[in-house]
Amino acid sequence: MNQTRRPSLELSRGNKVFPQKGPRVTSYDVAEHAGVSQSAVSRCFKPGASVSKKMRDRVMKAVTEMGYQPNAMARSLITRRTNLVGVILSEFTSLHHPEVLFELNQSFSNRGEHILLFTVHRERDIDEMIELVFQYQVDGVVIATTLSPERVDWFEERNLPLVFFNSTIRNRSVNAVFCDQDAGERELVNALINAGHKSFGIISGPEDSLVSIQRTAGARDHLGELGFDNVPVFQGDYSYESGQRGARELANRFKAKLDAIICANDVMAIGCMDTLRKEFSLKIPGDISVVGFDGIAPAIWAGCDLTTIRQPMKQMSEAAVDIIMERVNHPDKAPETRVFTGVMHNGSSARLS
Amino acid sequence: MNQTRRPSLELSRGNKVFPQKGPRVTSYDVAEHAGVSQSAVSRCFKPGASVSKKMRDRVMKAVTEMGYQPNAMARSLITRRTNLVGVILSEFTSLHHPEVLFELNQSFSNRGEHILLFTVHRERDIDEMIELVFQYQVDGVVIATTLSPERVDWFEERNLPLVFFNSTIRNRSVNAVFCDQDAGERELVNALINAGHKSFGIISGPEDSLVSIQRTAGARDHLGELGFDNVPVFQGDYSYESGQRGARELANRFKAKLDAIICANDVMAIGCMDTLRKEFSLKIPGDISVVGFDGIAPAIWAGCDLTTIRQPMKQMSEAAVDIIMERVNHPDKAPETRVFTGVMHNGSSARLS
DNA sequence: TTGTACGCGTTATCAC
DNA sequence: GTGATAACGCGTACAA
Repeated sequence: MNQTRRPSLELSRGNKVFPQKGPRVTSYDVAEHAGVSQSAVSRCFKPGASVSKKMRDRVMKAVTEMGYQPNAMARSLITRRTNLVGVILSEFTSLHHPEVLFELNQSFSNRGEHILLFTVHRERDIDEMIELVFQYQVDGVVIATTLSPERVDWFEERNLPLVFFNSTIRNRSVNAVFCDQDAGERELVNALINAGHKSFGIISGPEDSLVSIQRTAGARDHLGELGFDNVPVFQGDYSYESGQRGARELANRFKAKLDAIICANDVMAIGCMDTLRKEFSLKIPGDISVVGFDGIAPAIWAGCDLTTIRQPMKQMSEAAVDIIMERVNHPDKAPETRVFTGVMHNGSSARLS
Repeated sequence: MNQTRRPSLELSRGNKVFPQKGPRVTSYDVAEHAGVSQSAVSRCFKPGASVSKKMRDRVMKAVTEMGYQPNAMARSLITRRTNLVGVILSEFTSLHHPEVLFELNQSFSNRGEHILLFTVHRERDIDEMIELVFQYQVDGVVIATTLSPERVDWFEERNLPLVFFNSTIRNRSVNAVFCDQDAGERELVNALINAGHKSFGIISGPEDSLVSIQRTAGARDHLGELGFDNVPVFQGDYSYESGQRGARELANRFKAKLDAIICANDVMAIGCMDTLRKEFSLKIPGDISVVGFDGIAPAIWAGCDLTTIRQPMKQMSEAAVDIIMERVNHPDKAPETRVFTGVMHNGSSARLS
């Protein structure tokens, strides 16, 4: 045996100062201990490599004895695969849609990928964050916020798979997975109108949320098509408190003349309901109906039992992961969009025929 | 100039097949483009390195022109710092305490660390997951589940900073951050008894949750000290549905004789309240009081307004991050435990004097 | 201040 | 099937 590099564990390390955590167990150490070459050790960790049973047993014995674990950094330096994916979420998604991250994690985990998590508070932080993600050589990125078209170019130049989650870029061919917000609102509006509701109010989400824009436009447009024009819109920000403010504003302005309030998400719908009940002593759905959108856990609970559209987050996550992994293995695949239809939860917050 | 290795960008790459995503821009490329040495480029990215303004300008110009980003993998291979921390959560924490991850992310982000996320569903998956985390050479690990003492040894042997979040290991000196569950339950019990409640029921969490054990024991013990023995306990699993089952079980067994139900978390408390109201037509807090523990967002909303103990998650997260980073910089620091006291939210789900 | 040379720990490519 | 050797992209003594 004639090892190159690293003549001996002690010698090569004895006179070197390591910044942290003492010496590591490397494949060289294992090789020495097992009396084989370093490449033999490496091969034992490569699935489908040609290595004899005798060799494998011998190596694996040394591996467990020394507690060796391959160094993912060194590996990915040469394989150009990190098995890391970046996930970028807004503060709101992170806090109010934990199931997104949970499901993404599950799906990625099943494919052997791990999540590097980033949460953006201020929209302008996103750029430096993306450069950070890139430094880690992630295999791909799932983003649940908006992104400048320039950044999308940037991803394309680097051939780095990118998929938008419940978001997209207008007039541009990108990978995207989302719930059909328009169809969902259409279904809600139809149900309300069929049940005889005649006057409506809308509580929208923040201006910079594409989802909110689509939901609000969907509700308003379809109401318009059916002859209900000039529907008042209160601009909220997705928060519980803004749902409360919206309820006060609409209830005060239109007194008892409002039949239904359509909210751009569940959290605001719950805030709206609570306030209509507490502060205006209105019966729901007797006096007024409230509908939301999302299908978050608390909205489905018996105490709320909100009428809403449940987004199929699990399927959506699986789809996002699928699109990413497809591009990781075939970098030149064309962009793809997968749209999912939400399922209406027929709660008790709306009087539906 | 006399560059070693990598004689020329095109030559060294032209006849090589790269598995993915085309050639990368490396510090060598930047060096060549700027007409300086590779180490000069490297130095420009090291804070506080001695480099002339002329050099820095020249390098940075080339950097932006070529869109160079340092490779974090290669860097950490040599610095032995990845700026990556592993965060291990249970499914329940992930889904019902999104603020934990959010706050951890914020705090780590401020310290220049990034989160590698792992969620454990089955308790037995945790071992292989930890080995995976280790392969990525994380600087430290925050874990919000239990862990075998052997694994804790394993962390110690490797001198890898580990901190338990709202969890710990019995009879062992480890880094831990948690909310004082016992004190919280004590406060709730005192408040209930002072308000004249005389008969109690408890809905506990899953058996393998240390937090649940502590909360349940805290409530029961303190009730016992005050002369209330043999308090019935229904074993739940933290879920909304188990809160409902607990409500049915306790209400059926003790009819109207129960004054208060103490739940090991908010989600079950909400399930319990909803069911007592809907299925047993009980007024809360008129007929019966319900208290929880956690202070999750939906519990505080007006519709629920649960009386509960709010855990100071932000401070707890900050503390966990602090403990980790302290150990990253000073590996031999002794284990430390930081305990936080929850704040009672005086909601309307309990009649308190 | 700048450049040279080496090593971090692994996989890939060859001979054997 | 196995071992030597060259990358991967970077940080850093050391010499200049």
